[in-house]
Amino acid sequence: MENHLGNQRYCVSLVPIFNHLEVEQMNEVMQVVKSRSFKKGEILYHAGDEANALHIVNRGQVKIYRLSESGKEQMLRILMPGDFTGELALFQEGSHEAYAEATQDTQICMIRDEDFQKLLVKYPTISLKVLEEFSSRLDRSEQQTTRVATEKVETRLALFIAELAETDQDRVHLPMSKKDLASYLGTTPETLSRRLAEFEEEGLIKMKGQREIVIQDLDGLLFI
Amino acid sequence: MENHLGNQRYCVSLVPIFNHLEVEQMNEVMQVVKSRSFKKGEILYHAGDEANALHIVNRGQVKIYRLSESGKEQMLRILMPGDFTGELALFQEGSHEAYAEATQDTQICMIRDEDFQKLLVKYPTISLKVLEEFSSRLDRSEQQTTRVATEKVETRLALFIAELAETDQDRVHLPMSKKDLASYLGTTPETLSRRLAEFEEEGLIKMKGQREIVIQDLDGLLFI
DNA sequence: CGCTGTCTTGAAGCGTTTCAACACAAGTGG
DNA sequence: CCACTTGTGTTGAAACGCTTCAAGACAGCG
Repeated sequence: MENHLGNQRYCVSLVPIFNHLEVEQMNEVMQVVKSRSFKKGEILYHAGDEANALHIVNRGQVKIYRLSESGKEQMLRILMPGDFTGELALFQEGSHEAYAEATQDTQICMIRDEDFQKLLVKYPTISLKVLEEFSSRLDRSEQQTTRVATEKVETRLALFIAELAETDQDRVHLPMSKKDLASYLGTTPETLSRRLAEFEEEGLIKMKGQREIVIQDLDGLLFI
Repeated sequence: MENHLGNQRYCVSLVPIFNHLEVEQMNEVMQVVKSRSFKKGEILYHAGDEANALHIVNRGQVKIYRLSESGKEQMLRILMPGDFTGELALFQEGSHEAYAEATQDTQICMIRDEDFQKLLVKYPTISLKVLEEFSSRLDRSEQQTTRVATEKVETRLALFIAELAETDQDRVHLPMSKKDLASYLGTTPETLSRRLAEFEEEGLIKMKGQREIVIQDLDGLLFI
């Protein structure tokens, strides 16, 4: 039990929206946090579910996706430890528009809607942090719309790899399956496979297994 | 001058994020609001400009767009009176990612960054309203990404018209030029023109001038 | 009225999707 | 640990939808 609570504290203090709080305030947050585990493949929430909690990833990985009007799956983002979700629907009355699914065995810290709203009003600085997070997420979303609408797959893929390289150095790790990456980039697995093969033929990258890419010519990728 | 201040009050009280405030608090907001006018075609801010103010549209219309990596223009949204912008960059340190341009003669109410942040901390309920607004904007942006990535132009256009019809009844008014609409939908003016002509041949709609559409078969549009 | 930008229409070319077949990897149960 | 099953990834060929370029029609604005 000691260990369990230790995990929760670790979880909450990981999250950018809380990590500026004093120890005392943090303890207050801790009291409304509940822990929950999901196995790989389990769904945290469906589109249409009533939104009633903020979900913070402690261990594992979660993917957020939508279904389009015609029923196709659209990957939106991957949550790593410290990332959170569920907020979207908290502030509009209503239900989730997206699906959240654990892609590995995952541990989540949850804060109920009412508790979170109380925290926001009591500590306005939390709101500012959430606003920051929303801003950058909106920014990335609009950038993604722009890319899918105006660039071809080759370019979208090159930019995606180059951005991974900014944090991962020149051996980058794909955070998702190629199937999901195809969906994220707004294309099909077949086209993704062909474009990656092209990059390899041109000597721009080299695949090591299914999820590792060695970048051999970053400038070449960006000049596409 | 009396008239000028009257306009400003009207402007601020229009905005959903402020309209729950008491008269007294509203007066406090009024003191930090500055008015500014833009002629049709003038730019409110460029991508790369430092973000230093919240812009609220009082009269007129503003379009928000991005440039993609390859230099193409991507329409993101249209601001009508009561809508606001400029917030994105306020919460991240840094600069605007998008362009804001007046598409008609427009009057804007501005609140400087520092003043707005003070208001947010003093009246936490304003934050909740801004979070609501961000939530729904993020929701729409992710929906747009999904549509551009998974639906064909025909479907995206049909959905766009159908959604206009929800507010406008069965004679809808396009809020922007067809050139901009093409960009918004992630296609070219040529393709947009062809798809609209198709809808007209099939008896689904009827164009009246360049910006008015009479919807003749809404169900037909949605079953595409 | 004439200019400028927007809109339309046609024809050709291109990138992407689709379908199908096969290779491969991961996970399960004997 | 191997065989089996299931899902993921690859490769080819054909079809499709969209973009591009070009030319002309139309609308808006000084």
